[in-house]
Amino acid sequence: MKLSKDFYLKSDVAEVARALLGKFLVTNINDHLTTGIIVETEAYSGRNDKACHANNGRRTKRTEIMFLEGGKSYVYLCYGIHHLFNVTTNVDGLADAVLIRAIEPVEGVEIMMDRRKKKSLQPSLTAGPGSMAQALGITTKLYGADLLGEEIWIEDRGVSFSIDDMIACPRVGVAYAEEDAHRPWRFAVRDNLWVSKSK
DNA sequence: CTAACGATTCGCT
DNA sequence: GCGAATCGTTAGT
Repeated sequence: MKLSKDFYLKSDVAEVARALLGKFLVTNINDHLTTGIIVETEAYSGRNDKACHANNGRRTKRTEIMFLEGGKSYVYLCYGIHHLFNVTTNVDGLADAVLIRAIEPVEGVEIMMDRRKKKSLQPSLTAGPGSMAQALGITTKLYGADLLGEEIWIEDRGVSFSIDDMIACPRVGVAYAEEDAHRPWRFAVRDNLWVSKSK
């Protein structure tokens, strides 16, 4: 069920981002198991993509993990408040990653609601990368975590969407990326309640 | 050492 | 719809 290493080593990060729709993201943190179906992703390429932190060999302490072999967790703090979770992809030396932006809650819903301080089940529980990470208990402690390990991983449970049930559009919040901002590298499940509202 | 800036969210108007 | 919150990373002095 757990996705194998091969899944993460593919060279086309946009294809991996699309393929992640319908997969199950699982965290098991301090014995709290939470799971959701991935319904929204964004691809970031380490070459010729100004939106990517690791663009064109920009190798720093923060981006280091992206340059290693795919299948690791890249978590970083955004706006000093939100922890954003990415899956690293591609082979050693090529720094690609997929931002997971939203999930549909499946297991551990009560735990997620506790973490998010929500009293009722609503899309704001897990729609949007910061909200989703908080619901799953993802913090920068998981920076570099192996996605074949025991704290965080991704499973195929047989759910898949047809190409017509998926949309591709420009990524959110990357206007600074100039000509790369228009790339249709945000993928989402069409008409899914748990996808974040962009703008 | 200093300063600017986010791959966002929430609350208030 | 608008702006504050909040801090690690980054690049430049």
